[in-house]
Amino acid sequence: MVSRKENVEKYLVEHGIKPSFQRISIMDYLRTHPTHPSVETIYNDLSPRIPTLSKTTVYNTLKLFVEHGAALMLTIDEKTTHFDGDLSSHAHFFCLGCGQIYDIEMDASVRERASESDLFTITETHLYYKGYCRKCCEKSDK
Amino acid sequence: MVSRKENVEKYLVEHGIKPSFQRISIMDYLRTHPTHPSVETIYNDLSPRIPTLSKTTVYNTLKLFVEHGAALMLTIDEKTTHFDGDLSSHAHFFCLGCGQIYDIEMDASVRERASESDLFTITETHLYYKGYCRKCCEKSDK
DNA sequence: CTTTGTGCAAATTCTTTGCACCAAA
DNA sequence: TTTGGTGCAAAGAATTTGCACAAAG
Repeated sequence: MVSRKENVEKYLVEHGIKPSFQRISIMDYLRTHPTHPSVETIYNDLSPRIPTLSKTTVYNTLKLFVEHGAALMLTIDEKTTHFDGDLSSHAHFFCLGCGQIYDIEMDASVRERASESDLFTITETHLYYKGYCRKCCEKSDK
Repeated sequence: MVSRKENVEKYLVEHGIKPSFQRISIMDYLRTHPTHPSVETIYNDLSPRIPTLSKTTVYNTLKLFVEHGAALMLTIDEKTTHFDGDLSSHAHFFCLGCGQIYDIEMDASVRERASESDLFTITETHLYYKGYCRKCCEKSDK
């Protein structure tokens, strides 16, 4: 029987990240809390269990995760940066009222059904692509 | 013959915004610079022509535009907030190399062609919806 | 040892706020 | 007048940096 933390450790190593205690804790938190937490939330929730934890480490660690493709940074909310440990293809819905971020299937029909059934009232759609433009690809082989 | 500024003025009024000199200037800037400028850029570019302009006014004005649906706030770049005066349905591409934001047609085939022709190397896709969730819709009729 | 990670405090940056002055109706 | 817009300076919040100490190999 392999523990959850051991799986997280393996996951980090697979992404080229040395699995320190803090890193495992933060990734474990991300994976067990698919709520798109912010740095603040992660820090506040882990702090009691890891009293020495600093916010700097949370910042450092999340940045590392994103750089290694082990987590996603969501900029859907202009006020707060959120993080997602779920790398599977899915869209996000940001409630302008309560600030909650919900997962939505990428599949169009599911999305429409969610909208039609009044689960969400969608007022804005943002489709963002990120990557490298031709100029930048030519400069260095990214 | 109607001047460009007069058209901008009409546009603001249509969106329920009182057309002050600063507001007209900033909206005119947005419409003549489809480059998704930041507060900083707008301020720096307009400052020489409007020496009394303050950054606070740029912030206030853009916030007003977004609230009245006269402009879009882009959070594609986690470092800087960008603004778009083009309200037509289109996707955005953010170059992780140079930070440039490009417009992309929403139409899937065009997008794929752009990608295939090596105009862009897309590494991330973010589909963001914003609006109100059921709970928030029930609270107040937004 | 030597390298890497952690965490405190300070610095920096971005954005908002409070308030006084100015302009338009 | 009265209301709303502007802009300065200060405050506030989010994030980064510099550096010293701790941990791991």
